[in-house]
Amino acid sequence: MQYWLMKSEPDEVSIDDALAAPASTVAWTGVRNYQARNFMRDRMKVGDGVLFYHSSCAEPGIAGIAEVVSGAYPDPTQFDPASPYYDPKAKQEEPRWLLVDVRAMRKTRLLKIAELRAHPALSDMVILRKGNRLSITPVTQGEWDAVRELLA
DNA sequence: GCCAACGTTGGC
DNA sequence: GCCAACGTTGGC
Repeated sequence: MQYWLMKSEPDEVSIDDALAAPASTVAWTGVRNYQARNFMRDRMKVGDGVLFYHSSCAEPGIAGIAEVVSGAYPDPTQFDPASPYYDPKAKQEEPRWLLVDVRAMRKTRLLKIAELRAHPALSDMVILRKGNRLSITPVTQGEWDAVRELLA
């Protein structure tokens, strides 16, 4: 069992959107970074806990709790010329980009960055490190517990 | 809109 | 395989 923080732009898929989706489940399309892809491919397991994070918006922060509900499989948007995530170099026989299905479990109060920074147990969170841009990052058991406590 | 930080690209 | 140039991310 492992924990993750996954960034989503709420303009595209917010925690509300995910909760409103069939089975509260969304395919995590659009990851175009090899490190993030490799996390999904190599380390994510069904049942892993996910902090659903809103990024690139007016109020960035943790907005909900979710879980991984599938293994990694090819992201169909890489083959779709009409998609903003289209990758002309990706081949059907040899997909470059993968995704997992994520099930939203609940919306939480918004845990803003400033609040995360203020918490000693979260000072090493990858998301808070300077220059961090990774859209999927591992979360330690201690960080997960601290976040759950803040939300309790 | 700014800009620091980082990843990717491509010429050599 | 180096590395400068470029594009993107994402908080502010």
